[in-house]
Amino acid sequence: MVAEKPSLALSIASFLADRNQMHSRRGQLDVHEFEGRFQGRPAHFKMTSVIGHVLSIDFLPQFQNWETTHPASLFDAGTKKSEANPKAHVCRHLQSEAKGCTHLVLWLDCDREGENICFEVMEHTLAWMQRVPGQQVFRARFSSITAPDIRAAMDKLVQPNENEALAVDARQELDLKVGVAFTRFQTRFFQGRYGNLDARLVSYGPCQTPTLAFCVERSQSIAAFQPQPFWSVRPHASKQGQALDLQWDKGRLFDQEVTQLYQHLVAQAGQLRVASVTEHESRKHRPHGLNTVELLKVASASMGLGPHYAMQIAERLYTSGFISYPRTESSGYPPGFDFSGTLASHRSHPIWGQYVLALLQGGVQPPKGGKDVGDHPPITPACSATEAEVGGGDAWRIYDYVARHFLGSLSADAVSKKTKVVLSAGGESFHAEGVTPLRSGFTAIMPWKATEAAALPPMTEGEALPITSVELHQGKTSPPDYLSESDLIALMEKHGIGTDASIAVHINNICERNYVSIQAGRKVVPTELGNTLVRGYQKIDPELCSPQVRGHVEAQLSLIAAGKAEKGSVVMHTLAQFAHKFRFFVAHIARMDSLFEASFSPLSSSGKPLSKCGKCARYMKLISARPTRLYCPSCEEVLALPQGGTIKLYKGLSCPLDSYELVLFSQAGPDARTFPLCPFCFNHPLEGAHLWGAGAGSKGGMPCTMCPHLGCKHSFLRQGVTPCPECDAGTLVLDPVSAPKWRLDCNRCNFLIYLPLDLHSVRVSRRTCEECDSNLLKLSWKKGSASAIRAGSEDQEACAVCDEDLRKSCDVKHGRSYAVRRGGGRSRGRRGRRGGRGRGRGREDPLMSFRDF
DNA sequence: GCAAGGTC
Repeated sequence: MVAEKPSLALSIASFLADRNQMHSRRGQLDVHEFEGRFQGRPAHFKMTSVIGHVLSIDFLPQFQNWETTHPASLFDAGTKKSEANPKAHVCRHLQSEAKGCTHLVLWLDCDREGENICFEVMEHTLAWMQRVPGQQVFRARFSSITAPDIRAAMDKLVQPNENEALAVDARQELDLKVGVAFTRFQTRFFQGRYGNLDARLVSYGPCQTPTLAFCVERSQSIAAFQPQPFWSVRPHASKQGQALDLQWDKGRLFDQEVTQLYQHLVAQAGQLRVASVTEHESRKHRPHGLNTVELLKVASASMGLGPHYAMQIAERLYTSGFISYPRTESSGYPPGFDFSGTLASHRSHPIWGQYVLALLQGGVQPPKGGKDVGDHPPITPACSATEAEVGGGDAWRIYDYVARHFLGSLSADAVSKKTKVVLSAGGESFHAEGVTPLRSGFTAIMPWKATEAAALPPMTEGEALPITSVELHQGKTSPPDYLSESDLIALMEKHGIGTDASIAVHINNICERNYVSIQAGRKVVPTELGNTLVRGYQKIDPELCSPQVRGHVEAQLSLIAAGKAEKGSVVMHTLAQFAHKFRFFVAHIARMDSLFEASFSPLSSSGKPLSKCGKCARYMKLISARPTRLYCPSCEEVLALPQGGTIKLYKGLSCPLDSYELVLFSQAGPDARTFPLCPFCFNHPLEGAHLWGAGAGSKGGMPCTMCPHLGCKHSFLRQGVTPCPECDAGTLVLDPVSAPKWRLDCNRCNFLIYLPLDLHSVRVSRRTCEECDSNLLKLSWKKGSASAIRAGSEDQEACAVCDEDLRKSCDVKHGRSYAVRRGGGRSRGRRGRRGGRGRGRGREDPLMSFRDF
C-alpha cells in the first residue's frame, strides 16, 4: 500500500492495523507492516509512501540547448519523464518493496495529481510484484484522513482512474512547452538588448504571468484614475453633550450647486427631528475551519509575513508536530472530527486553558458550514504548546493564530445590538448608528475581531435637536490602492491560478524575477519590467496574460478527466493554439520592444568604453547592469563576462590569437582572485578547455588561466607553475597583478599560495624544474631583504615545490573545499604537452610537499 | 537559465 507522503502512510497504517500489531521499519521512506485480512483472507500488509510526484517531465536532451534549439520547435519537441528527485531514490524503494507482493493498494491523495501519481507508482511496482490470478491493483478512495473513512475506503476498493491521470499528463506537457518556449524566446530577445535591464531571465508561465497581470492591471487603474470632487451635507448636532456623527442618506453628490441647495434647506430648518429609532441584533459568524489560502491571507495582512515565508514556518510547525497538515483546501471539518479530544489537550494551556475549560463545560457544538474538500481537515493545533516550546518568534505567531482560529471556530457567534436613528431636516434624511456588544462569543479568543462599543445618546421618536451648523463637506474620490498580497491571493484563488500548495510559489516567483516588489503594508507593486511586460502582452495578444486562458486550458483538461476527449487530441489541439499564439507573438514582438525602448536604454547608448574589439579595433562598451557584458557597437556583438566581480583593462595587453584587448576580472572579498581574460576567447573557448563559472545559469567561459593554447603567453601552460595539491585537477597559476602580495591561484578550486612578501616581482620562467618538472619562478627580491641575502642574489630562479627556502616562506590559504587527501601519487596527464611539465616523478608525488606548507 | 505540480 502506497500513500502520497510519509505522514499519511503512518496514519493510514495505524488506522488499519490492530493496536500494537504494527511494526515500522525506518529508512529514507518508512515501511509499516502488520497482519490483517484482505478480501476475506489473512494477509501481510506493507504500507509505505512516495514523496509527492515520483516523476517529472522535461524535454529530451537534444532540446535542452538554448543555442541550438529554436523555441518554436519546442511545441513539437519530444519529452521524457525522469525521477523527480533522484536523491530520494523513490523508484528504487518502490521496486524493492514491491518484490514478493501480490496486491497493490493505492492510497494517494484523492485529486487529479494523486490519480496521476497512482500510475507513476504502478510503473515502478507492477513489474516487480508476484503474478497471481485476479485483480492485483486497487485504488482506495477516502474523503478524509479519519479511521472510519479509511476503513470504509479499504472495504470498497476501486480502480485508479486513468482519465484523470491522463489529464495531469496533458497539463504537464502543456505547461512545460508553453512556458519554456515563451521564456526562452523572451529571455533571448530582451537580454543583451537593453543596458539597464536587470533580468537574467524573462520568464513566462501560465500561472506566474496572470498573477503578474493582476498586479499590473491594478497599477494601471491607479495611473488612469481621475479624481472627481464630490460634496455632501453634514449637519452638526449633539445630545447630552455628545456630538452626533450623521450620515446623509443621499451619500455624496458630484454637483456643488445642487448640494449647496440642500445645505440651505437643512440650515433653514434649524433643527433635526428624530424620525425613527430602531434596534436589531447583529451576529458576527464564528470562523470556518482554517485552510491554507486563509492562513496565507491572514499571515500577510495581519502579521506582515509573506506567503512563501509563512508556508515555510507552517511546514516546520507541521513536521515538529505542533499543527496539522498545512496544505488543505478544506474549510469544513470532516464528519467525526475529534473536537473534544483536540480541545481537551489544551485545557491546561497557560494562555487559553481557561477559555477551553469554559468551552468544554458549555458542550462543544461542532461547527457547521465551510467546505470539506476531503483532502485534509482544516489546519488545527496538533498539540498544546507554549511560546517557548514552539520556538517563539514568527513560529509562535502562526501557531498562536492557528490555535485561536480553531478555538474560535468552536465558539459561539458574537452578538451585538445595533441602534439606528433616522433624523430629518428640510426634507432630507440623515442617520446615525450605535452598537453595543451583547455577547463576545469567539471574539473573546480572537480579540482583533471584536466589535467596539459605540453607543448613541438616548433619543426618542419625534424629539427635536437643534442644528449648530451645516457643513458643506467637499471631498474627492481617491484611486484604489495597490493590491495587497492578501488581495492577490484572493484573486488567484478566485480565478483558479495555482493551488493551495503553489500560490505562495507563484508570488515568490514574480518577486524573484524582479517583476514586482513587496512594499510597505505588503502591497505588491509592479516594477518597470513587470509593467512593461504586461503592457506588451496587452498590445500583442492580451490573452497571453489573462487569467481566463488558464481556465480555458483547465476546461479542456477536464474533458480528458471525464473521458469525453482523448488526451492526445486535446494536447495536439491546445499546443497548436499556443504555437499559433507564439508565432504571432514573435512576429509582433516589436510592439513590446517599443515599450521596452521607452523604459530602458538600448544597449548602443549605454555603457562606457573599455577595451578594443579585435575585429574592428574600436572600443567596446562595458555594460555594468547585470549581467555585466561587453558590447561592440560597430560589430553589434555582445560578449559575456564572468559575473560577481569587477572588470578592468589589463595593461593594454592584447590576445595574440584574436587581437582583442585583455581585461582583468577581480572577485570581491578577501583572498578573492584576479585573472586576465580575452573577451573573445572567454566566449569562444578552445575545445576541451575547462570553463570558469559553468553551471548555476551560466555556460561558463574560458579565461586565460584556463586556456590550453600552446602559442599564447597568457595561457595557463605558460603562466601555470605546478598541479594544484588541493583539487587534483587544477593548476597553480601566477596572478600577474598581485603585487605586492604575489600569489599563485589554482585555476579550478580556491586553493592559493602567497609568495614571500619581500618579493619585488615574479615571472614564470620558460625553464622547468629538473626535480619535479614544475615551471620555475623568476624571482626578483627586494634589495637587502632576507630572501635576497639567503638566495645570495636579488635575482633567482627557483622551484616553488622543491626549493625548501622558498616553500617555507610561502603562506598557503585554501577555501572550504580543503581536505587532506590521503594517498596520491596518481599520474595526471592533463597538461597535454610534450615533456609533461608539472607532472610528478614516478610514484613520488610532488604535491605531497605542498601539504607540508 | 526554462513551467507547474507534488512534497520536505
